[in-house]
Amino acid sequence: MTGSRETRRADDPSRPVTIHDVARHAGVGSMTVSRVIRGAANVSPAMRERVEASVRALNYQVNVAARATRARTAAARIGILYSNPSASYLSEIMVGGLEQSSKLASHLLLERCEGLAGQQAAVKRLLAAGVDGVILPPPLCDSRPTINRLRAAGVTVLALATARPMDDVSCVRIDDFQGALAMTRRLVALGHRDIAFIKGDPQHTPTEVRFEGFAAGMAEAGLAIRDDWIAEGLFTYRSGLAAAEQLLDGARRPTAIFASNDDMAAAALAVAHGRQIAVPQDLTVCGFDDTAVATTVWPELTTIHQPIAAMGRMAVTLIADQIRAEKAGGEPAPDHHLMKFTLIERGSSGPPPGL
Amino acid sequence: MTGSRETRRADDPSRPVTIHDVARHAGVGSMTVSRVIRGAANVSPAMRERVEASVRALNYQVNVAARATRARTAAARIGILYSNPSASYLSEIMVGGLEQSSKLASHLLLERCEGLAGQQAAVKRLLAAGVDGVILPPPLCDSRPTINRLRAAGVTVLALATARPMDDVSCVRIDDFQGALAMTRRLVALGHRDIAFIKGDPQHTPTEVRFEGFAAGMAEAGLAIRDDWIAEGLFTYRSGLAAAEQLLDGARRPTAIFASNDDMAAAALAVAHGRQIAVPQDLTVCGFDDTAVATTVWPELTTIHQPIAAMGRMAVTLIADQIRAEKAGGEPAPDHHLMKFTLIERGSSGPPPGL
DNA sequence: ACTATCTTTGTTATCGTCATCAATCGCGAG
DNA sequence: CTCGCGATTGATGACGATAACAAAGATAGT
Repeated sequence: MTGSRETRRADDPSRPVTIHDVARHAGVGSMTVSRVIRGAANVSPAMRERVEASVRALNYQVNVAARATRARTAAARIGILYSNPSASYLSEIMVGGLEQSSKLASHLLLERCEGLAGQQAAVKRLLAAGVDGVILPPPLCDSRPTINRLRAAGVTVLALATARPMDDVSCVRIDDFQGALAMTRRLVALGHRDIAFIKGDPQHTPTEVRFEGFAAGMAEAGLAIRDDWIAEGLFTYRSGLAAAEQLLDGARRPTAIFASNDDMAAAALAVAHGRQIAVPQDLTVCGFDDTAVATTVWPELTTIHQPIAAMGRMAVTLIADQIRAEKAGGEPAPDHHLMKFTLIERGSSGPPPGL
Repeated sequence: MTGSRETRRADDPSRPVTIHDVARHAGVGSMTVSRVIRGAANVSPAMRERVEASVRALNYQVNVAARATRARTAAARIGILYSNPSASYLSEIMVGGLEQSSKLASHLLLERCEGLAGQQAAVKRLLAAGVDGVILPPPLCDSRPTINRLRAAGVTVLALATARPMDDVSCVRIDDFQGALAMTRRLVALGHRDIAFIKGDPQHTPTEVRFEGFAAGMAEAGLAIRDDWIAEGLFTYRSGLAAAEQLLDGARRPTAIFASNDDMAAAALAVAHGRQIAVPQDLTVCGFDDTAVATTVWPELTTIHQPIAAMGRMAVTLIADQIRAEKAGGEPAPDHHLMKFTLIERGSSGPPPGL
């Protein structure tokens, strides 16, 4: 009876289940169904349950496109402008961002640019595509010219994972200082006293901040920072090789190397391997970011995990909110959202030799 | 003049330009505009030009959501079910897939699963989300149980980058055999005679096929394959370490190592580094796939480039076509699409020593 | 008991686009 | 000169969901 009617829709794939089908099945008006699926107030518990039962019975799925058509709330076009194809980073951002954007019925556009000249062209392409907002992952999150160009065109901007948030630009990030501090404390707690640090690209904001966190941790433990145990890097694997060679070939060898990202930590691992230095027995190596390379290399890296997927989700949520507010005529204040990092201990760290 | 009008709409963000605005601006009916923007036939050149001018003048953007609402053509929900978070692979797929899906107004859903039990749960989640089709990147592209489960639920399936296409399942891939053959030929052309090979995970289909390509290249050049120069790997960095150690510590050392993916090639690089073997002077190392790690390590890897972004784009296009055909009541034949690979020479390869 | 107020539910109109069908135009054949 | 036919173009309604409004029912206050 009703059973056969329930499945009728499902048998005819050319016609998806609509809100009206659910309404008919539940014997209510379609508006009530709409209210239930949106979780709107003013629906009696009994009614809500009845409708939800019909939703389940018919396996109803909201038609996000139709919803976006009527409720102009979020037909937003959100661009992600990236330059450094640090792939793992990007894919994680997208995993989170995509999930959220499909919920909000907004569109994600990807645009890649190379070099400074490329940025201008990429911005033009995004504008031509009619974006309402743009998310800038590192390192573009710190590029004032690009931010200004986008804002001049009336586009909402959000900086993702910047270390130095700007007052007038929304951002989603972790606290790089606290992250580096936590890692340093952990190394100290393991018994390390001779800790070297590999800095990142001086052009990028996390470089300085992470070093400050490291320095604070050392100071806190009453440990001196030796100049020859601070190596300059560029966040690349190659620069990590050079930095690690410098640190491991010096007069005195540290018992731990804290690289300010995973790529350079992986390079340090490779150099140690080349010097027949066992990790973690003779040397502890740790990184920052917890990108794919952290679990690719052997031993796997102890590192600071950034919840990148969650940050991508949050970024889309925030920027969609701002876009909506702006479309409604407002001038929303920049929103700064701080996410929690996690220190993850894997195989590359341990107590110093002889302890 | 018109300049100020062009920017007018940017000033009033609450009301996007619609097809009707364009129609009014051009002094035609909205249906004509619709035809022009879709590139439909039966529009006179003069009219087309006039409308296009108005589109440009108003910076009109199609409302994909509204389009999807009316023309049910492509409100398709397409899932990407991945297990191995080989991040660079995934992000490239998404870059391509996302671009295409926003053009087609279809939705991309990501679902990750771990292990065999996870596959079942992930399939359930995708079905609950009401997907019309699922794209399976490696290694899931070869999982018969998962494919069957999805198809049993009436979902269209497409295997991405499988090495052994199934007759009854659509796929987008490169020719792994020809890729390995091309690389082997190149090594031979460089003068190498003593070539070692690192196999991949025996569970994955590319493993066998790439080895066959290598074997064919060696046979073609009249070179023997020494058993102790064939190492077993698992496509992971760690397995590559073990394999490379075995190859480089043997009685006789090869002048080239062809690893069947980039992660293992990177590991071979690290081992060579540890043995003070200079790459590419004393040893050539090359990989397969051209994932992010290929350009992360130093020297950068010579490898076979898979056009993954293009493959993602193509995958979405094909599966959307099939879904549409199925919704129209048809029973479309599986479509097998072969993409072109490229051999990319970077710093890790060169002529053998003494040549 | 009766009205005022609030809560819950239904009705109507609307979003931007496209399918369908009707109307118009141009041009050559009879 | 008129008819007919194909090629263009326009008018109307539908898609699925929701906002705004209206109606009905519940509750309370006098």
